Amino acid sequence: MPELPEVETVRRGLAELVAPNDFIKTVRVHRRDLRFPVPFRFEQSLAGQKIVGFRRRAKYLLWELDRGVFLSHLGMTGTWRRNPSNSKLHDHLELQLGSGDRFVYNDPRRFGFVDYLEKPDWEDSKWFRHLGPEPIDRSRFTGDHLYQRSRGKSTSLKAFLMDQRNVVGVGNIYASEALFLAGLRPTRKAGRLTKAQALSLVEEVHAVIQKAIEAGGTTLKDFRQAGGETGYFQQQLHVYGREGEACGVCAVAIENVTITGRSSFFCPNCQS
DNA sequence: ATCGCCTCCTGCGCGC
DNA sequence: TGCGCGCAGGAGGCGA
Repeated sequence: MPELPEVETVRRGLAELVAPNDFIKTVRVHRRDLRFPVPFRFEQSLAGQKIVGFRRRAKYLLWELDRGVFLSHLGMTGTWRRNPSNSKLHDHLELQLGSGDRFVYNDPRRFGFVDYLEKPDWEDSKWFRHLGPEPIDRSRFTGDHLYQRSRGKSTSLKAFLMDQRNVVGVGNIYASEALFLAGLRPTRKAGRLTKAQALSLVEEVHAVIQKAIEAGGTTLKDFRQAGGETGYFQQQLHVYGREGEACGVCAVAIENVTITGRSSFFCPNCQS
């Protein structure tokens, strides 16, 4: 479900919904078998800790606590909601805060997971070790970086963009969108990228991620912000989910090819 | 090392 | 209406 803009939207929502100096009173785990088991003594680790703030790295949502970091990956269908009116199937975690607010993690497919990382060296955790630059970090995510990373790669551009070692946060929607904006076919080999094309791709990845964050993410069916609102970026999608529709630029029909098992949308006229 | 296929899991929409 | 099939926003693991 969530790519970087959706996780960032959830992060911002949580930051607004949780008052400064609030703390985690109790933690209830209804199912421990998420993608990875909920860690041993997870509840005790979190309980009693003050919530310092909310961060994000790649698609990881991070609750910064006074003694450590509560890491939450939303997988495909994970959501955090404040005070949902009635309990639902697939509510796996519940955090009761000192303020009385209740935050509930719901995840039907259970591809998401949680972890608890102790300070001070939580940033060295295995979850972050292999990650590339943030797409909105202009100083690290550069044309030169992407160009160098792509040398010798025979994989498709689309798979290359979705590989979190090259750039983080780009998933199936935004990979198709950025490639459309850059005029590059998703099937093209990464190693054949020219320096100018690498630069263009960096610009378009940056732009699409930035605009999607501003729109509150993309709601295809079940993505929700922490307060329950939908995102709006789906209205700005050029190719994702538009197979057979006329390209907004040239009116040629959008096509859909499968690349490493994922639907990949492109305009056969605008992209080469 | 690199690449692509498979897998985890549930729900939904479609065609018959 | 009901059923089976394919597909869905992620990404680790494995075999080639």
